[in-house]
Amino acid sequence: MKKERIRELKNKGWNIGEIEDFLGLSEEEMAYIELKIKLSDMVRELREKKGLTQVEVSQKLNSSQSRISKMESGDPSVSIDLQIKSLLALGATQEEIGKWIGC
Amino acid sequence: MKKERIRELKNKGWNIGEIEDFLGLSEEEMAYIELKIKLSDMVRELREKKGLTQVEVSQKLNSSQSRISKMESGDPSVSIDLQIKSLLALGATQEEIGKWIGC
DNA sequence: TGACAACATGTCAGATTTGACATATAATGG
DNA sequence: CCATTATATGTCAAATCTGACATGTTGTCA
Repeated sequence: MKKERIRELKNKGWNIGEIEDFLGLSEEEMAYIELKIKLSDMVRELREKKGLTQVEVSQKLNSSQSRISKMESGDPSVSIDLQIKSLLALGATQEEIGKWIGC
Repeated sequence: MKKERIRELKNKGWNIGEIEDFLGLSEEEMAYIELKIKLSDMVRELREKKGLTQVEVSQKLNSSQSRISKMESGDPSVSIDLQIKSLLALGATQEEIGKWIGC
């Protein structure tokens, strides 16, 4: 939970509420972002484990390479919905997703 | 995984792809819907456990009572994103969410 | 070096989701 | 029975997310 991390997130387009500094982030807001990043990492790991390219995954989803890229980097323009759909398309089970989220 | 359940979902506005009958639902589509329903149930249980009304939860979220209601019934117009945000606003931890999703 | 493949970043019109509101339907107590 | 409170259902303009596309960057192999 370093300032560095926050700065990094802000640079990626995150701008929680109107708040500008670290102290303004509520527990929930942080938890939400952390969860999204967890799912991002899971998508990337699962994809790479399967030896697939972003283009190949995007085709399974009727999406596009750029969206998969943004998804894997935790971009704020990508919903958790899409992350979940991607994980399921990659063959993840609910149990696996649950375990990953639970840390 | 009964036909009855599918019919029930269809009546709630679910219309997966263009497919009209049970056999047309892919594994992923079913898993996605099941996950959404799991989260719906978790929101309702947690809210009731805390003795809160839908109006009270909606205020925590800057949302509205009608949206909370739809959320708890797994309405297709409500995103998993909003469900997750609700759970976090109700004080759920990532661990709890993960455990719930994992069944 | 250059060609190629995989991934990242930026933009935007169209699609989906949102809060808000009106209104309907329970459920409870008097 | 009538209030009152909680929840459900329907609608819609505004906000957000999406796929598509262009283009930039990085890594690798010859």
